[in-house]
Amino acid sequence: MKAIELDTRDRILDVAERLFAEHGIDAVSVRKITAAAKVNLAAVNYYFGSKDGLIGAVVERRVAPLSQRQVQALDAVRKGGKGRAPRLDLILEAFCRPMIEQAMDPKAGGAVFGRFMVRCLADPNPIVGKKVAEHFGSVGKRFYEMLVQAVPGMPQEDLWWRMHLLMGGLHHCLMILTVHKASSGRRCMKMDADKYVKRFVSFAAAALKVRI
Amino acid sequence: MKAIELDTRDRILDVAERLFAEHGIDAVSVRKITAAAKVNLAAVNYYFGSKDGLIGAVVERRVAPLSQRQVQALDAVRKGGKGRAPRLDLILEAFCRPMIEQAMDPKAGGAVFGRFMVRCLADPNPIVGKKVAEHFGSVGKRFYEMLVQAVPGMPQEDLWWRMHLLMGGLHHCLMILTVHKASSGRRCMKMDADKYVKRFVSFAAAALKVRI
DNA sequence: GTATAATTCAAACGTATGTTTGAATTCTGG
DNA sequence: CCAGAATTCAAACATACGTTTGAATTATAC
Repeated sequence: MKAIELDTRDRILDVAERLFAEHGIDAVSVRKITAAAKVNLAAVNYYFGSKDGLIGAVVERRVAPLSQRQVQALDAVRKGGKGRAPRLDLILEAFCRPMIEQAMDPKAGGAVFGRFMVRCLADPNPIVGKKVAEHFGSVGKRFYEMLVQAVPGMPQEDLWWRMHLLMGGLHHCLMILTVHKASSGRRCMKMDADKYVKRFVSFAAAALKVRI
Repeated sequence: MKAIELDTRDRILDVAERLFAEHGIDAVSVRKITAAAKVNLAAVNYYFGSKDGLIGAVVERRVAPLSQRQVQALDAVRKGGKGRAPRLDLILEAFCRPMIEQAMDPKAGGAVFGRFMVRCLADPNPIVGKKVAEHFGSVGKRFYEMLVQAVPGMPQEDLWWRMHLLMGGLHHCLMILTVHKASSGRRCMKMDADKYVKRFVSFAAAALKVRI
């Protein structure tokens, strides 16, 4: 069961993501990446122009599709409600499922993807921060607007903070879930994703409904 | 209103913490720190042995007292219960109040402290991670044990994940709360801390009580 | 006041970094 | 088969980094 031989560009992207996930983005040098990927040192500049270009490409490759799937899932819930206020649990599931499922599916990156994504959400690197804000901004906006509809009567400031409490909690748990597995290469079984989605949804729904 | 002239060692600690909070720990060089603190380049090695020694000292100075205050607050709640199961809201408050209060009190570091602490909790730097685990380990242990007593009947695995959802949420909100203010130098009023504590406690209590 | 210790300072050291270069090699279309 | 483009490669570039050094300066104790 040999891995398919990827071309230089893709091998750099994969190796860079794995090393970024393990050691943090700014702690990984171009030399370490090219050595681990078994390509020449100059290949990074040849294909991505610069180290920053590589970082941007690695982030974009994961953040863009994920945020897009979240937006689609949220929009599907809104459409399904047919004008009525959307169900809270469906909103929460649409928000969290794409990330949890991909982080637990080895074929889609699994723990390495999850750990890398968590790094991105907390990294001080300005390129990473810009890309994350750019793509997840629309997700957060939709998520918040739909929560306002689904939790009527709650002061919007309270709801805004609670949404961020949930986002931060989800990211933190994804970190715990992937921190060991990402480096050891141990496989996560996709069937577990449902369990974690349910856990998060019931937790979040209760926390959002209660009055202060 | 001139600032008190601190000696070299303390000025390095203060400036390093501020720059770490703003740009991330590994993104700040010894040269940037000494230039901003207006001390000689060699002062860092003279007082702290190495850059790693400085990082350790900066982290230790904040993490040790904070974790100690959390442990004391949690122990006080346990003692106050006189053997009975401690009240959930008091546990949650003991856990979150020390951090929120200090992050909103300009005299104790305020937003710079808060942002630095959040950086520490997510930083890939091994020295930081070791110090954080060392000091906050006992906090987490106590917090979890008391939650088990206060929320009977919940599967411990569920409770463990919910605790981490709360921890991550708190850290994320502290980041939002301090991200702008830390760099702009704007003051936070201490009187707001109570509001944020209440917000977190009611949110967390509801999220912990509900059955899956 | 003077000797001793503590601190500050400018300069340099060795190393690691991101990037560039130009030749060598491999791939591609006719 | 071959010209031209695409890619790979070893080597070097300039810069920034953490650290060390030894002299200069300041503070401390007797």
